[in-house]
Amino acid sequence: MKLTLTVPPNFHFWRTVYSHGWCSLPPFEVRKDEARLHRLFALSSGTIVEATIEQRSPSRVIVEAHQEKTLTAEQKRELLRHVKTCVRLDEDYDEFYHEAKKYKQYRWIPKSGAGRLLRAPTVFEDVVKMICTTNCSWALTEVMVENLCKKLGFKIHDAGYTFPNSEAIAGCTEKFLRKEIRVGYRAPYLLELSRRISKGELKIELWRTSTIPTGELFEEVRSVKGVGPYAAGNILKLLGRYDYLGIDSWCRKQFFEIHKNGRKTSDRVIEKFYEPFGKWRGLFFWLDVTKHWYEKKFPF
DNA sequence: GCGTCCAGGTCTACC
DNA sequence: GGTAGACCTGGACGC
Repeated sequence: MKLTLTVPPNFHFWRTVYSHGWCSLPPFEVRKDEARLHRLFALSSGTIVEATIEQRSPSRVIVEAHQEKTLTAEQKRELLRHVKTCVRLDEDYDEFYHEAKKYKQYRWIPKSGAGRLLRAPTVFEDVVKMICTTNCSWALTEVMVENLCKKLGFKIHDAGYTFPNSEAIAGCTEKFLRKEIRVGYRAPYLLELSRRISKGELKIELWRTSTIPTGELFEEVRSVKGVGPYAAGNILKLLGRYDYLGIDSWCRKQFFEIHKNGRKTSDRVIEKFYEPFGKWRGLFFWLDVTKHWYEKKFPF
């Protein structure tokens, strides 16, 4: 069953998919030979849909649901809502592109359709994954996320696994998370987060539509144990707020190479550098340090 | 093959 | 408010 999404002229599917490492973490899977993005989506009715996504023309994205049963009209709408959320078609980037055009060094951004950062259908998945990126190599992040999906998600024949919901993680022991999922000392953080959500104490899915000032939202995100300045800054970017840089060691190194001839500086210097870009500074920072990715269709 | 060291963010205790 | 040490894992390195 094929569904169509109409996309604006400034949208570029592969620039969005390869905007950061999320596309290589399950349930996302890039099928390079088919030029499609694949993942399972869990709908509110309990139905799990295997879908592939591709851009067929500048104005159309095709979402193909591989289902034996026909989806109801509401299920189709929900699937499309999830896809739009993931590829950021529910956000307006005109203001950002207008801003980028003002700077000679950033005119490549609107031209290439960069700027939309791929995200998960749920805030929960984004936050758990972000905690799994802290204080470890990317290879270890991949191990943790793969274990979460394979050992706690739902399996659909050969299509793969879903990302576990908060109840699935909340029901684990700390020992299981440490030893089987291999999240190490992050285990109590993931447990606390999942249990607070399951009990209804923490409503993180509302963060995407929250209208509170970004500073307050940042503090709320920081209140999750295991989420420090780096993780909170990057979670905010996935919530559509770009006021924080979310600096990590890799970005720091890239910045030094691009702007300081490899010479090290403090984070304060990096923050000062991006201050003139106001509420978009986090996005300009990220696009600056990943600019070289946009030279290839599949940069990694 | 084994042991040691280091990198990678965040938390807690302490000053 | 700033800082040191602990947390845990994988990889690099020396023996």
